[in-house]
Amino acid sequence: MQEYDFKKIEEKWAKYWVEKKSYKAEDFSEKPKFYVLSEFFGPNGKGIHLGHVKCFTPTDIIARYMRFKGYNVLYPAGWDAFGLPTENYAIKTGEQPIAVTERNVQKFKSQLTRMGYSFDWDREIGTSDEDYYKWTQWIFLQLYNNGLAYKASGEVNFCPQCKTVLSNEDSQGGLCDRCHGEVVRRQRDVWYLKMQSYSDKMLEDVENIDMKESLKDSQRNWIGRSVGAEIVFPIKDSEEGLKVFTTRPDTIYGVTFMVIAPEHPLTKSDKLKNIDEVNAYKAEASKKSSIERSANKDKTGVRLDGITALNPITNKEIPVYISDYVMMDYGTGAIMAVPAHDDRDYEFAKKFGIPIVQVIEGGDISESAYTGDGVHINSGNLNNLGVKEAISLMIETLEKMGCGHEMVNYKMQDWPFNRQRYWGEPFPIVFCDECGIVPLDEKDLPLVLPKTDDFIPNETGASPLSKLSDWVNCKCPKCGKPAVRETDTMPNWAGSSWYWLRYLDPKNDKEFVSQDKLNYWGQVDLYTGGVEHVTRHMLYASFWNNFLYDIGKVPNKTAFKRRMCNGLVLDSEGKKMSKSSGNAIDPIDVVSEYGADTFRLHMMFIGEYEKNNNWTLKGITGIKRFLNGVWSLQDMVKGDEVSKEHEFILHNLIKRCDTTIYDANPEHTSYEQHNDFKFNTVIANMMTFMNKIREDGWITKEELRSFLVLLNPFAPFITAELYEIVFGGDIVNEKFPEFDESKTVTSTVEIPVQVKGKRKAVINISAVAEESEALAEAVKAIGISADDVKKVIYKQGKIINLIV
RNA sequence: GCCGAAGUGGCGGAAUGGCAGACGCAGCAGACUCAAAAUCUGCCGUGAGCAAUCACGUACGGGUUCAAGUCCCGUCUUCGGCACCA
Repeated sequence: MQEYDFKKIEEKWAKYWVEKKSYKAEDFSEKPKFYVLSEFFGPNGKGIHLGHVKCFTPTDIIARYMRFKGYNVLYPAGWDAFGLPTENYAIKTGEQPIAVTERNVQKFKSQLTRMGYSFDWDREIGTSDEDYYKWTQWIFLQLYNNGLAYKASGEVNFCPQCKTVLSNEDSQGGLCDRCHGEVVRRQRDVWYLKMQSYSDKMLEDVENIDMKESLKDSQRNWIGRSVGAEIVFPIKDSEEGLKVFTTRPDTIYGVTFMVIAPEHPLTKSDKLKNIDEVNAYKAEASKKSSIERSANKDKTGVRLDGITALNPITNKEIPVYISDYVMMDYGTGAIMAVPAHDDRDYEFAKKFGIPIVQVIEGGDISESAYTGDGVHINSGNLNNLGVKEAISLMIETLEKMGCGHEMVNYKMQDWPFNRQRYWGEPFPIVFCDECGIVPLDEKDLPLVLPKTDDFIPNETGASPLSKLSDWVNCKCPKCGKPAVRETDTMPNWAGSSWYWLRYLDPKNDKEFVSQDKLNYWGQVDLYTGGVEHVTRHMLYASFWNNFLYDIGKVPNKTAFKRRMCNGLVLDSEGKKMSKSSGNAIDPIDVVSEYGADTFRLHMMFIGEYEKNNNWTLKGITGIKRFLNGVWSLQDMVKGDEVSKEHEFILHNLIKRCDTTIYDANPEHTSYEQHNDFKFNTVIANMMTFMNKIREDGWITKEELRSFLVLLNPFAPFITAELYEIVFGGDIVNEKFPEFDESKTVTSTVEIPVQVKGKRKAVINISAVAEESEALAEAVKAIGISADDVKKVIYKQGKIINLIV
């Protein structure tokens, strides 16, 4: 036996698999298909990090396992290449983003290959490739032509550091997703995608994707559907009305004031008498960042002199205030305030000395608002009704009067889709003095991103492309007169909103993907990635897929069947790893020292897939010893004798693999039904198997064959090499062994004898012994008379419990 | 504040309501060695005991059950997400 030289072995096989295209997925096959995908990522200059290893190792294990199980497996990889990290790096160094990307991609590809990931590299895609973004632009055209993309002036999140507009998804918590700097609100020209109109379809996806309830919750929370009513409050001596959204139209009798957001158009009304005071407040509010605005919960505001609203039900006069606790981008930017039953309104009323009128019975409102349930009081025809009935009756009343109607509101906003950056997909849009906004013709795609040396973002917020007058000035595709191009580019998330589809048909230059291939591959069976993408990428993906479904371009409404989110790898103290804190570990160092097989097993062994875990090399010794043992199996092969004990552990190990690596049962469609992804326990069972074999000192050839196949998904290199040495040939042609249920049980078992739940003895007994037999053994073992036993609880093969 | 997840040895972590601590690391003792590494053998939750054994033990307080880490009620702690959403 040669020494276990992981370096030599891993180099040999990594090269072999790429050259042989061992993991090529067949388009169309007799075999059942299985599409497993881990999120692709931006190829930055740093190379892979531990998070990639934690994310890709499990899907690689599953891909290899499913191939052995007879599936036609699609396990592709690619690059989310348009993005700020690359562009920022390019700006810093002056190098072309495209060159930076190419170099980084090569680095990542070689590192992933070194880890032994079994990607089908023939399907590699990159979002910044012309033949890819051609189709991203094509989808944008479909959106535009279907009225789902529009240009408007709006107040949007803007990152002063990155000098670009951001979506709400990109600025969660008021911080830029990229640079983590504070985001400000700015009035700008914005290309919006009408994502809000897809809210309900996206909510259906939330229900249809098989994932953890907590993840579904955060998506539901982000979409933020709430049912209520829109009510128009007339303004005294005016034709105008003040529109509000409320979930509690039943409390309209308790309205004692109204509040509008600082950005609300009513603040520009010519009826307003204290313009200076109001403008001063507006100026103050606009200076605050969204973080400051929400952190400071102290209520401030100014009453609008000269503007009085009228309660449409009671006709009572109501004062109107401006305050920054009302947001312009939710609902109508105005509220009816019911201080008796809303905490924020209560606080505001107390501060400004506004009356508080209780309309729901049940709570004490002397100290705080009462937000609980109860019947209505002081509410005209709603009196004595419960909340639910009162809401329906009030909506009915308002509809009859013509001053309100039922309405659904969403927290999720339309998607601001343009960025003032160079490194992104150009919009296939032209502005013409005659024709207005004109989309390019599909045959003119791709609209290629022009080369330039000056890709630095502009202080004024104009895109770098605007400086390229040769490119900007063009002819209107409609009338042929001089026109200009849109110079903003699409956001980072554009290319990733449909990429899983392109893997099905990555080289197609006629269609974004052929219908045949879409029909064959269908949904992504398993999609894994970071939990942070659940309220970002997953929502965008859901939106685009639903849209493509609606226009008949994809066969499935929901793109992903199942989603799993991996936990983070933190440093040994539980802190996030980063280059700046100096606690980052380079996975390649670990591979060099221990080998990819050991590293993969170690990563899977130290923690659960979904949980965060603290990185440590403590314990990798155990994995090393295990693989050394596996290597020495080649010298322990002996005859064809069978042993019951070996059969028992082997068949139990196969069973364990089948039940805990991946649950492919199509009837299991909810998170609760799955019992898989427990890679650490599978490895523990393999160690137990090895311990037994080493104790006995021998293994049969067929047992070794089975064991190598079981271990191969976890440690592909060493098993491929051993297989070649012992059996000759390539292990990828093997089938996953099947277990025989009858061999997973033993004929006799040791079961505990308990007396009132306390263990008193252990008896050795037939696994299928009758109760009488077990009882006889049990009383003998603990030395009592069978007459003393009042009650017996006997679970065959498990336990016997006596009450004496 | 709201929502969610989790609390088990020195450590990472196992346990369809059925012998808590599988498997691994570390540690201790021993074998091999001039020595070290590697490897092998044994021990390894806490307390008492020479020992067999006994008692206690899964964040805390109750409860259900023949039997609870697991189910129910309450409390505490930690982590994550959202946050003036009308």
